[in-house]
Amino acid sequence: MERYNFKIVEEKWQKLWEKNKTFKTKLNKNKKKFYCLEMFPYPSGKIHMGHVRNYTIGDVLARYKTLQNYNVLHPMGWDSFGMPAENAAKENNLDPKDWTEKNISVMKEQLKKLGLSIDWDREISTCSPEYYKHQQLFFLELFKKGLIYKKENYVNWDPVDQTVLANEQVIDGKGWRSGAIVERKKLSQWFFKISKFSDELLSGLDKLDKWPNKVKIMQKNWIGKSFGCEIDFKIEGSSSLNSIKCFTTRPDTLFGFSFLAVSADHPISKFYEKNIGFQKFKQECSKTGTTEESIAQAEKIGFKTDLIAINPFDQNEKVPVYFANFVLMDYGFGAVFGCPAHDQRDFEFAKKYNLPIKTVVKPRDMKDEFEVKDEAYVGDGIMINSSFLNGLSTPNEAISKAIETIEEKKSGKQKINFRLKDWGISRQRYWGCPIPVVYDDKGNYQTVPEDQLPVKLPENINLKTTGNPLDHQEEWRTITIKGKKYKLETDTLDTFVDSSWYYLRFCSPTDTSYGYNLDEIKYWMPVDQYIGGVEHAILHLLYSRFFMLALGYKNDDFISKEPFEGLFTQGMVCHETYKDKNNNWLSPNEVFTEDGKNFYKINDKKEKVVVGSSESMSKSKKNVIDPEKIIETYGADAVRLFILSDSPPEKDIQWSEQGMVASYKFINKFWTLHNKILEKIKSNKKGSNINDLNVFTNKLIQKITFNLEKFNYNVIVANIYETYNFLVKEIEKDYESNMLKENYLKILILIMPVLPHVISEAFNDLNYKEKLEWPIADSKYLEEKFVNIVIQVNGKKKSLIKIEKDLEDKDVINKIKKDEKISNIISDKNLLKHIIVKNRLVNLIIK
RNA sequence: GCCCUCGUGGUGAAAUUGGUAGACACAAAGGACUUAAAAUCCUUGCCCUUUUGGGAGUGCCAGUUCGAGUCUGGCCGAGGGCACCA
Repeated sequence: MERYNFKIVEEKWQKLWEKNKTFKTKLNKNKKKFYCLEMFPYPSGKIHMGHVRNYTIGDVLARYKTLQNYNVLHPMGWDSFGMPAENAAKENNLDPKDWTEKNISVMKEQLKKLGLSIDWDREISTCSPEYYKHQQLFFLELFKKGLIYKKENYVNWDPVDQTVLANEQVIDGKGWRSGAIVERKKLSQWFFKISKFSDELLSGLDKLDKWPNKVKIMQKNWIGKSFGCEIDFKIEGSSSLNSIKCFTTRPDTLFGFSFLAVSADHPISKFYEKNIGFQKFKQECSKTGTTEESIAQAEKIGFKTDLIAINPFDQNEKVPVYFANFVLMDYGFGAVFGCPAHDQRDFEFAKKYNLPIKTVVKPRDMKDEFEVKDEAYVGDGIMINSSFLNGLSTPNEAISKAIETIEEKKSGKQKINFRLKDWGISRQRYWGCPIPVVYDDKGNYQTVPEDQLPVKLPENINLKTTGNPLDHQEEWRTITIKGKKYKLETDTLDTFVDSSWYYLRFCSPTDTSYGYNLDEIKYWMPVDQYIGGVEHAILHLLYSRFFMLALGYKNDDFISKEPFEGLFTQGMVCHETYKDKNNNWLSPNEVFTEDGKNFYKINDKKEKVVVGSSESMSKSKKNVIDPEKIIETYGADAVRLFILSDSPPEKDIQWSEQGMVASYKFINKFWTLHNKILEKIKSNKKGSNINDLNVFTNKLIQKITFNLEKFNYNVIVANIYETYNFLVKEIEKDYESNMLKENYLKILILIMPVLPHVISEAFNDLNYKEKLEWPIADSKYLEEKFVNIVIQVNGKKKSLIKIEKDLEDKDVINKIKKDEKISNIISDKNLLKHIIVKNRLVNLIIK
């Protein structure tokens, strides 16, 4: 073939791979396994560049591991429950199921056009009853284990999506999907007891040495472990209340105690419900928005009760009890003891209400008297004004002593507190997994019996109702268990539940008996390499880790493993943003370039484009490039090459049409070169045996293997270009055909993971039918007879010479002195000493 | 406010352990081929010098070292996470 036609070649190989089931995998205990998983997509309609990047990175790895003779599991599925389907269906009078299935079939075709090495026989879709049936079984299992409970509490209510959000789904006080300002609402909700595993989730992070540090730190902060103690403060002034419990990390500062503050939602608020002052205060509290800024700037306000709290260290010290707007009900016990001198927040509150500010910690290096004045002192130091704690150093010594004393006095005990709260899983939506729970006519609940699962979603229902559409499905809601009628729960599960265990399902996707097959997961799990966006650092990754712990809880058969041994978080795909003169966004295909300047056309007139910063592709800014069109124009291999080039995979990448064109041209140039090489190989020439190619090939094996292991995929692209640049010159030399062929075959295998279609075709041309195996560098070609020695004078590079390898030091020095440049420099100087780095460098110190 | 990451040409970036800074590519300028264009190929890239050559140089300032993009301390700047968490 003379010219390379990617359309014909790519389609040919994609069909062959499909027909031969090239990427089908089976459990094989004689082979080492490699589970390569990319985060599965939501079937929104079309794939976007982010998917292209994500799945190309994963595919390069999967193909590389396959060539290394691993048994590679590389599956794909669909995270297909969720809001967009429901909204789209509502708008267009469709069934969410039809909308979703149509999108899946479109996106599947698009993914196939990328030439991904996926075992499509393992395809799963979370919205199919065959999938969520098992999820309902898990619900029953976790319910039996006591890991699921129902409680009424304040929830994050998204007024646009009309549903509850988990804490993790509230970003900046706004819903993660709708962007609406989240409201507080009291509702009865189902919860997963994720907080039961706080400690395991935290300590498990230490073992994940193939995870980015960044993600581990984010999870660590999210779990938020604090060491401290709980203190029971005796209360005076109430007939029905003896004490209020607080959590503190600074019991050492108890002698600086000047008020006790509780949350407006604290149980004692029931005594004040009818108090007009309190009502006013509560109203004032609710005015504070939930956004970042409003919270940070919110004034500390309080409502003074008639209660008095007693300092456990000093019975005579009595302080007022306040309700305060800065105390959170769902952390600790919803109550704090205020020490204004050593906590900025307490300091501000004390200033406002004229409460005493008593200094009890003095900075270590301060010799004079010390008193807190303009701001709280929160650093280390020595205890003062604190009776038996005086002179102790804080935090360590003083805190230990304080806790010891509190325990002696039976006023409290040491305690560890976590920030992590239980995972609210109820959603008031139709398009999700039904919660397998029923209620009797008295409102008592029980789980649906196993043999009556799955609870299937009703189809073709009216979605244009207020609130949850399932609330209006009276017929569907009515279910008979053992002859008795019950009403089904209408909340559905948070879609993050669906994705918390899909990696297990891929191991035995068609097993009808259970969600996972023990034999299969024992072989395949954990996922060796998981690849996806960093935006899931907390939500999805923490939930998945929890799910493994929950399934393993009270179940010795289950594998107790972290789900994802390796994690890689890739960066986003960005593009310049364009605006017209009226400040409206322009899409890249409305923009054209003349003399390096950007224009757009309006009514056949040229207008200048306002070019903005490069930002991650999003529909709202119109800076999106449709992968399908790009693949059609340039071919999958060219797109793969470009999306991997330029930037390291973990960083954002700038999409550039010129870069894309360059990759396309490269494929064609490569093919021209390939034909030249092919001719030389076919000529069967007995040329001379030049070693350069052997050396190059074996060095390349080293480089590409190293870069693959380190995810330096952008460097691999550079290695591929280098290879081309080398071969294009080298091919003019007089090589023996066999030697050329031998090296060329190895080089092709090295490039295969990035450019699978062209390389498959190249192997076809060479009539090479044997199994492809990743080459191993031959050390005899890596050892060179000559080496380049850098010559430095006083640490600065002055010259470079080529000499025999492993020369004696004194011979090296003699050779160097003969170098013209060097002899000029050192002739009239004193050579004080020299540093020799064997086979690399000599540094001459002169004066 | 706390925590984390990152600052290298016009641009995206390379540089296994401290040892040739700028690989590879994009863009630009000049040139070759061509009647011309496209395509392709070559050269250049900061400062001084006609050339030879020399010098500065990895955000800034110090330090360690024969030698620092890489290590240490301080500062400046950008990005990300958390956010009244007691």
